[in-house]
Amino acid sequence: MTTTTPRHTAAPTIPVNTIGRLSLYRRLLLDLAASGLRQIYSHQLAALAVSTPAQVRRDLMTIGCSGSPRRGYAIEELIEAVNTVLARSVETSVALVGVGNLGRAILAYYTNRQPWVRFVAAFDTDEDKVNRIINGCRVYAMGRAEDILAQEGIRAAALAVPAREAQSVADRLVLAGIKSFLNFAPVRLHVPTGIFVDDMDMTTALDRVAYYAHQHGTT
Amino acid sequence: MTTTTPRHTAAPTIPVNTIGRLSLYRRLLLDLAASGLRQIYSHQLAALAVSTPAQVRRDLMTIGCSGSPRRGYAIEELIEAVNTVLARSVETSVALVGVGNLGRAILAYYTNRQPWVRFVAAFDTDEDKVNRIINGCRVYAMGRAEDILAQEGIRAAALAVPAREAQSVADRLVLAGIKSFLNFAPVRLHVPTGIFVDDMDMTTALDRVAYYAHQHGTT
DNA sequence: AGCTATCTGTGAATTGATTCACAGTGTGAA
DNA sequence: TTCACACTGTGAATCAATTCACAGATAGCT
Repeated sequence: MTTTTPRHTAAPTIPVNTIGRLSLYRRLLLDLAASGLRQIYSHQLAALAVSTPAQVRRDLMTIGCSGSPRRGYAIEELIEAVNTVLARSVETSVALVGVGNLGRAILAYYTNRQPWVRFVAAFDTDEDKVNRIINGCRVYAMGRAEDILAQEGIRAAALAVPAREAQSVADRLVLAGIKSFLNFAPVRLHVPTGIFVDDMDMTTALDRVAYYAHQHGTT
Repeated sequence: MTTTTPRHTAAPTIPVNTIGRLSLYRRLLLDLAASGLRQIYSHQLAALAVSTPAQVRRDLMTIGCSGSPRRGYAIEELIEAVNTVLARSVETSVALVGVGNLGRAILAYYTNRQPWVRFVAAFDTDEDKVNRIINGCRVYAMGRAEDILAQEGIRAAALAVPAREAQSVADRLVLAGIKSFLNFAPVRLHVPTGIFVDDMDMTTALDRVAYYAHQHGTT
């Protein structure tokens, strides 16, 4: 869990869980399309997504897709629809804050994965890291955050700073116009209504996994 | 969210979300105890956890804690109670599978964080990585997985292999006795009932964050 | 010793997400 | 051209999680 687990916001229309599943569907559909398939049934997509046919149909309904009986859904059409909703067909710029081990791993991970989302700037207080370019992303001094975020029109940020700094950094980023956080710090953030936070709390996740490792599988 | 979002299992008693919050409470409580505080009210803990007093009280009730009116809860007692539930006061051994960039970052991240959970073995198919020791964790050839998991009594694993290998690796680990997965691969795993999977799907998480970055804060 | 304000513990209500179940429909077969 | 089947689309039911709301308790004050 990432799931953690995310916090919702004044979610305009589509709930977080649905958005998450749409992201997964898109990945699966791109694979299927690449392997030449054109049509798919809800039960097939459900099997791939480890979900249920009803869930898949409802999700697709939510984004205004429709299939046809006996034929299922047109894969290209679905991808198109998900693209419209998810990345709004625009490339999203994201900033990384905190260029420690974890921050660098995050940059490395996302490089060449989702072309529609790009890390265009990183920030750190450590002067030694400033001006370096990591996976094509330039590191700036934290002092320049407001400038650069505004200049680049960045509205999303990944937070990879130490836990005790997370809240104050988040406050500052909110003032600088960030609307959406990917929070890797193992604390919950206080943010104003309308700001989205997705917690990737690896600490909590490991505790959960450890807990269930001890449960002797009932059922 | 990471949550992703986790999948439940034949959860014996306590739901995943509750376990996640207990982990968070424990961290907060340890901090508070370190700063000399002895008692706390549900509304204070709720503020720290960005939750509600009712939620906190219900969670604490779930693990059999009780406070007293006007005094609140005894912090030491709460920590004790959470420890009993969460790590069962035993150290949990965890394996890492996949020693790429992400795998190494995971090891680095968890080193010296949760003493009650320890990465005792890592596995990779790349012969060059075998026998190295990374953050105190030895890397073994994938071929030795069954042996070592059994020998060390490991029941939990973090999966950091490429997406297309994840399912087959998971199948194999289930046969080798793994009961609980921390899955970093951006796919959902098919596992038998009674096996727990916590998805840390960074791909999905970034898509979610990008989505909400575009939503003009309603409310 | 009694009183009061403020907290806990929890049954019940609510909210939100998922699943059911089935009417409607387009497709491919004959 | 017609038929029957296997699908979709969706209102309603269910299920799980969270929140409300209040009765009961107790610490501290007088």
